[in-house]
Amino acid sequence: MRMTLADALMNLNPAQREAVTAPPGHILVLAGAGSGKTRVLVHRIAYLSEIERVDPWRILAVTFTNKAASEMRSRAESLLGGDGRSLWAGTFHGICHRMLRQHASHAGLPLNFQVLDQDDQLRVIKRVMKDLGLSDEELSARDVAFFINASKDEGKRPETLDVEGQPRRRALIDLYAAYERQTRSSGVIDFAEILLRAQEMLLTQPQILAHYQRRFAHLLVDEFQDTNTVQYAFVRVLAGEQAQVFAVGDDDQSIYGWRGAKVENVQSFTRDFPNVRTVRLEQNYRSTGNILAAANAVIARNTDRLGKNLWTDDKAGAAIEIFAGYNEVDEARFVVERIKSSIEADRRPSESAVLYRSNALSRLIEENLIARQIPYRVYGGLRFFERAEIKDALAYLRLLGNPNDDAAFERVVNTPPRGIGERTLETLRKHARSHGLPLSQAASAQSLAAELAGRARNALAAFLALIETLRADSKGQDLSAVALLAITQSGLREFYASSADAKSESRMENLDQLVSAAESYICPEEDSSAGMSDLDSFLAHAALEAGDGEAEAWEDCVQLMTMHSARGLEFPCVYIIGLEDGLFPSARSIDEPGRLAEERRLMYVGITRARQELVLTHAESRRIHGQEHFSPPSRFLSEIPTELVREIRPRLRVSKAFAAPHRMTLEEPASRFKLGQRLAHPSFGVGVLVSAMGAGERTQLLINFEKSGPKLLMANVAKLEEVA
DNA sequence: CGCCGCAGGCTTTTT
DNA sequence: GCCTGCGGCG
Repeated sequence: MRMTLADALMNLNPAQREAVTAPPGHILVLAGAGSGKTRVLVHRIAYLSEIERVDPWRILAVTFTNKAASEMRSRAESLLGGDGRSLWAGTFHGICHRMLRQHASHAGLPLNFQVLDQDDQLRVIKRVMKDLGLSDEELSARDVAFFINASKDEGKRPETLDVEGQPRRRALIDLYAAYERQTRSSGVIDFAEILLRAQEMLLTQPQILAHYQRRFAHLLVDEFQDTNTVQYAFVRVLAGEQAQVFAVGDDDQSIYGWRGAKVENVQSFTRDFPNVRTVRLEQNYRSTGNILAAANAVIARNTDRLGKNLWTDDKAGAAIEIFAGYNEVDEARFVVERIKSSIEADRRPSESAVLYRSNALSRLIEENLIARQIPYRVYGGLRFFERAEIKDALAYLRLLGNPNDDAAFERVVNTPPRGIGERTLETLRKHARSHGLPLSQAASAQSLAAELAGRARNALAAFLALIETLRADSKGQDLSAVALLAITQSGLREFYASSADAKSESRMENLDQLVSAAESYICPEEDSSAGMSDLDSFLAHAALEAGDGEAEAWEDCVQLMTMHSARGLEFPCVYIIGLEDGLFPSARSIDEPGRLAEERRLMYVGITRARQELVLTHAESRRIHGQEHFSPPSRFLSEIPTELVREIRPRLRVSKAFAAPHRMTLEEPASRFKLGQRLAHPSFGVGVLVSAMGAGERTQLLINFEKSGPKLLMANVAKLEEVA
């Protein structure tokens, strides 16, 4: 039975209802964690459609991830029925990409332009740096990529950037310009370019802007705190004077500042748009009282918040557990043991999530889960369309659609190996550059032949012939047949089939999966109407939606992920590991108040993922990159009021937090010293006694020296003195 | 040209 | 500790 909208509205709380049924005008919804944000967005769409009688076709709903977009779409469809289908819901990139396809020539793009992903972009940048002789140690390709992307996110072109008298900056701007020339001539655009180009198109093509402004009466933007400068400008220009903007976000969950997101946009919104009505969603439906109180206490340390106080009707619930491990092994063992007993006590594996600051921390947890045969899933890592073999196959397909795509050409010209080496390629590149030609055109030029040795010439000709044959054979074939041709005729499949490498089997499987993916791919109506072939559409899909991570989502398994990727999710039991200063907050953020505040918001995100149980762990010593580190517990731990906390293994009170020991024979402290005590050594200086091993004469002391780091010393040999 | 071995590097991530 | 990328050698 389909619920009527009236019923649905009755089920909302007053704040939610206020947002959903707000009269015409701009709305800012400040939605706290677990306050029913998506629900409000979806109901707003239904309300506009059914009560305000707005045709769903005139509503644009924008999100950041494909997952969020498809969830919004399907929930809207279930509320609206068939009408929901005409709603335009997508990511910023998806929407801008669609506009560019629709008006490619007005955007200065070839009809068959392709999208470069991060990996492709980095390759192009390396190429450009080499060409300019700028592949210095001073400037890494990653730095350059960061600079270019950050500039584009800010809406800046090379000519609008100021050198500011800095040589390094001069070099970066020059590289940006050279990179632009290269991508333009190849007919490819990177992710940041999709947004910037669309934005520029709206600004320079009044008739196109007018077209979209006439169409869209309502813009709904999710995760508004994540918008960067260009995205904000895009919303502004598209809204114009006529459309109403419904912006939903949470400044306390802004965790993407490092990639250009501007929390300030949330404040700017109330300034730049007239008469914005602000609604706060402060009732949390997710977490117990204790968990929420902890989250509130932590985030309260941040200044410059828009201010919100989350509350809940729920009971206080269990205390928050804090576990102090001796080292990371100890920590992992504890976490997995606790998960195991919760499973034995009837929790399903999928009800537990282990969250961490950086991916490297998942390994030990994984090992322990495997050892105890508990199923798990790690989010993140390489996604389907990002795998090397898949990208190789896609590069062949890209060359079919656009022979000028140099990035694709470079990728597969010698993959699998066919005797076209660096020397040959260098000659080819030089030729291409001096004649202003794309690589594939230069490769077929008569004038090049003279410069190449016979063998190289033949190999190159064979490659060109291969692409030509492929193109001819795929005429009139359907997508999956073309994909199959590409991986067989190119020799890619054979290459992996005959490879002894352990990974080659899974590579073959992936290639086969690519064919199945092509088989089941349905070209969206709007793509074909924009004049895209099935192949172009498929390639765009591969670039814009790189596919899911490893395991199947439906499997009942423990969830492992970073706190960044956990935002928006919730779990009955949450474990946050690696809570040490230097790890979380990260050492790179600790000294900068702005960045520290973002780390704290990340902690807030982590805490608020938990519904019933929250377990926080840290280790006194941890191997990071093969090096032993002794870090104090995260400052965020001490920001949680002690009355909410139960320490699982109470730590000794010691002068310096990071000296806290345990697990050794505490009754009989090592010789004359006490753990946690400050000691002086003639050559190493002052340090803290962290741990002791062995007994009697062979007692060894682990002392963490302030200047020279941890050292293991014999207790009865080392000349140690107590320090007051 | 291609393979192998070693050195260096390394938050977070979507599109 | 693990992966990538580069350089040297066969």
